[in-house]
Amino acid sequence: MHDVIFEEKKMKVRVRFAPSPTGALHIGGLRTALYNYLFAKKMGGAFVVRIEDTDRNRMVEGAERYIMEALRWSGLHPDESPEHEGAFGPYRQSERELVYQKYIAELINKGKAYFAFDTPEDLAKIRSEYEQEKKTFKYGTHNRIGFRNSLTLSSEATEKLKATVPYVIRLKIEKGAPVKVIDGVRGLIQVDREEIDDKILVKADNMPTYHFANVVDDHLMKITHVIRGEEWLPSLPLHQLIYDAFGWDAPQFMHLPLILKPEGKGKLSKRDGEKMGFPVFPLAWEESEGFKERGFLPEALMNYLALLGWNPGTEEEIMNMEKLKEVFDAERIQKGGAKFDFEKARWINHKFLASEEEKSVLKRFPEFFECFPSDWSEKKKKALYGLLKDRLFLLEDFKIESQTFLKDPTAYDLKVLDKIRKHNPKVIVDQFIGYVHQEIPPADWKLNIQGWNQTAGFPFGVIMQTLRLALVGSLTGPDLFKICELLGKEITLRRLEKFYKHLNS
RNA sequence: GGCCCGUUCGUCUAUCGGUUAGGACGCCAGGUUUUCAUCCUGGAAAGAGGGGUUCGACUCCCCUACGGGCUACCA
Repeated sequence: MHDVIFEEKKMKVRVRFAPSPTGALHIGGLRTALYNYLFAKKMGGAFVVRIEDTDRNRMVEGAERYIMEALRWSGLHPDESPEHEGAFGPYRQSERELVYQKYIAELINKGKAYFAFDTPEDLAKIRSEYEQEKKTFKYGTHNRIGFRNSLTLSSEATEKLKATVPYVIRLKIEKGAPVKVIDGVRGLIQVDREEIDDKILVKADNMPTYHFANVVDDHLMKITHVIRGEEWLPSLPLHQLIYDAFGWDAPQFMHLPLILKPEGKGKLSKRDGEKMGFPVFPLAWEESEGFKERGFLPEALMNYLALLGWNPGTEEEIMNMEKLKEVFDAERIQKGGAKFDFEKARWINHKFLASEEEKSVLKRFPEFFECFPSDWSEKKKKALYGLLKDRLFLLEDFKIESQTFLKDPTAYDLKVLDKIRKHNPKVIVDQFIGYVHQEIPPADWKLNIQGWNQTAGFPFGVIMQTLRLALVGSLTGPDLFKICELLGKEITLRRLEKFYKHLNS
């Protein structure tokens, strides 16, 4: 039905990601950026980043830098952005004031927009009156003649007011047939014109609103496809009307479903992450750790995010960025919102960790390997990581998993100790100490021990449990002989002897 | 309240009128592993409800329910 949307265009595909620097980018925004990026790359087009900072009150120091840094970390490299501009700059809306002034003048001259002098207080009052009657106030065709604006005032009066009081500029919406727009994800959407009000295009501070700046910039920057969050769907008809007012062709639109809370209802929020112990930001922001700090590989996060609201149509799930670029297909974007599932995100990260070369991980994410003793060789570091990597879901797990090797056990699992005590573990430990004195037991030492044990008669499990307890304090961890090998002769003996003493006490 | 959008296992999803409704995470069981984890095998687990249309509906239409978004001189 809406296949038309995806027809090959002669124009080069250009998409944009247009965040507001009002805080950290969260994963919903990051996913929007990812889909834009993938779509652009799949179509051989350009990925543009534009900063939408028209609301000075909400600007947050450092937010723009954060957003750009987060995109960089994620591997979503813009072709054009405030950092390296293309032919359509500036890429920050606050620097485009003159542009908006020019285009709003055009709309006024065409009679498509008008000045309005109502104060925010006046409007708020009317709104609350409407609300009491359970109605929604709309400033539009049916009532705008009741207000002070350039449609009701003489041109002299208008000019006079303009010189003395703050004013806004509104879009003049005419009566007519319902507005029809096509969303690439959902299909045809129709709205009566009476439902849309004469939205403010330029605010009293002379800055454009989102709606106006957005349309002007998308047009000027030759954006062909607008991929954005579903929260914009209700204003799509308004945007269409603005394009119409200019006589411009609108780009094609795709509205992405929202990312929802893992439990309960509603949009995913920062609080959910705090409550349930998972990040919602790519990088740390204020008090919150990001996916990066928790030990996600960026490509794993991108893989998970890609799958949250889209699928390749095959059963393949683990895909790196190259693969995603290759198989991304906007037609397979989901309509309904998707709950965020941290467990699955972890599992995908685990898969990436398992498939990446040891030395590459060590090199890429040194911040997770600071716990290595300074005298360890690269080879030894690699060996330990290699031994542990199957156990890791997040890189941050390494710190805990590696403790076994870096610190002698300070306590022994009492349950296990009780169980093996009746088997006289001292003999086992003593015997093993003898072996270690000669050399670190080889991996096939298991055979030797069985030979030796023919006379001693210990259950094999007991032997292994005893040694494991002696060396790491509990029954967890990788292969015992590999542990010995990594620990080295000296530390292995030290731990065995400590345990021996413990048994005597 | 009004407008718009949505609804398949607990979760992410496949299915584009005819399937034993498939896969993945998680969960459970078994196997491998001296142990835990990894890994392998198997299992339980779903079409919100009601009307149509049709020889036949998860799939198309309508209604209801539920959920979400928007309703600012915020984006």
